Amino acid sequence: MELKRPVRVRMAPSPTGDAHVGHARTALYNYLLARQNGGTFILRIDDTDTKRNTEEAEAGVYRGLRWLGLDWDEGPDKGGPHVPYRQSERLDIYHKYIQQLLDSGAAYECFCTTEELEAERRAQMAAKEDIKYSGKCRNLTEQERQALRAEGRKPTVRLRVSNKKVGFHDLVRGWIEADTSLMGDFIILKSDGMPVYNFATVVDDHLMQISQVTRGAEHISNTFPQILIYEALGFEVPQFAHFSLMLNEDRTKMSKRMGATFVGEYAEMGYLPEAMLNFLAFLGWSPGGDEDEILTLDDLLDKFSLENCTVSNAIFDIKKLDWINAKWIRRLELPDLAQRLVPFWKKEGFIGEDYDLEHLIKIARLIQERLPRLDAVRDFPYFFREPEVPVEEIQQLLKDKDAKAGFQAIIAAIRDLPWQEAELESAVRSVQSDLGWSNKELFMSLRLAVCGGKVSPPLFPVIEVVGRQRTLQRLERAIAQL
RNA sequence: GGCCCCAUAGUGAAGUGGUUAACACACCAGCCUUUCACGCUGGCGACGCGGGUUCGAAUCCCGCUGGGGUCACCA
Repeated sequence: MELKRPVRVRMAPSPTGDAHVGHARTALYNYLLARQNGGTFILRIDDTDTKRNTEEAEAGVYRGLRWLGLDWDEGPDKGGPHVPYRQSERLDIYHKYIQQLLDSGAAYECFCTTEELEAERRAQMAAKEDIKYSGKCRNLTEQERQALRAEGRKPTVRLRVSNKKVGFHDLVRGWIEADTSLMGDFIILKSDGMPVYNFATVVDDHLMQISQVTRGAEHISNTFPQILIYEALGFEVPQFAHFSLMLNEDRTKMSKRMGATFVGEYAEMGYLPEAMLNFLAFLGWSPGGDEDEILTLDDLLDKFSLENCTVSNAIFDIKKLDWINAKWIRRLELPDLAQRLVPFWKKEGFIGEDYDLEHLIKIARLIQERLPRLDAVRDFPYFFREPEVPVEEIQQLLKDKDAKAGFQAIIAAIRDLPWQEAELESAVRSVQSDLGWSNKELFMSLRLAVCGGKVSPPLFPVIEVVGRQRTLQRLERAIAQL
């Protein structure tokens, strides 16, 4: 990519919800672009829709990006050379440029009411015409405007659009163009004095010296009116790049009802931020060839490029996320894993505020490669809780054997041993021949008694971690119930 | 419906006129093993359709079909 200007990229969410995974990916790509080029990553809050934005949602955006580890250089909370970074605080700036357009005649006031416009649209629809503003207020005289104003009408401001082709070279898609005759004179300032998204965005992107506007493909059609605004204002048009969209399994736009869409939800399910980033990076981009797919942020910094971005939409495949997440979990150092597991163990009620991290690390070692997600700790309750004795299963397994006597013998063999897996294993194996039990009978019945189920990590390491007292207790209890 | 974008296995994707069309996830089978998991080996499975261009098309062009986006005083 040839860059003529210093790289300044931005992510400009509207705070109408929590941080969406789509936001996260856009943020990631922008972040990579900035960091690769010694550029600047800006976070701007596009909150011109006063009816919908909330402070809580803005906090959600921060939380999500921080969790992912994508730090920005300029933003509402950080300041920067172009403060403020919240559009609702930049109104006077927009008004200045609106006035400039009004003065030059590039824009004009429109007094049509919502109802009138609605009626107009319906008529066009019925007549199967293109739906666009008729241009009714285009050539109002000063007197007419006064009269309309006297009626109490509050005007909007529209940009005068002449018929021509507008186009741009998209950094990931190549040349894209459209015909302005289809869009009509569009509103740039609402009657309540708020600028419309497309207008505020253009003014801010210009003032903040954004070099590449990189965003999701849903903005492609916004690019055309935006270019018209750039031109009307006499601003240099930045470069654009539009990423493919992330879709639900049914190929519709990613939505709440098809699964989690917010970054925070994935955090709660026990996905690692590293895995999320890794996964997101590959939705809409590929390094090419058959390279390793487990990449760190540094790897991504090294490999990412707009040229390798994909143009077709991609389905958010949670199975692949699970695989990447499991890989990442297996990569973690044990103390780190244990730390990250703590909130999940707490949530299950397995531990309280007081816990022995050393002991948790031992547990982490046993379950590490069995966790697709951190919240899977719930599948290993027997390190913390006394399991029910699965009487039936044990009896079935040992139907022609004397289970009680067997367990007695085992208890006797291990009771006073140094409590270590190797010792335990050899002791148990030494009673095996006396008992005449098969491997399966021996190990599985023990597992059933100690873990309460047929599935667990390797038996003796588990017994070691469960501890002498609790293990013996569980065996006694099994004997009592058999 | 208009405009715009897109189209390689179920999914993510490599591929830029000549390949047995990679690789990864998922799935299936086997191996390993005291269970599970990990790991390893193998397997299933794709160029949406129709026309061109060309000695030769997944690759270029056109049409169709399909999917998506967008058509607000939302962003």
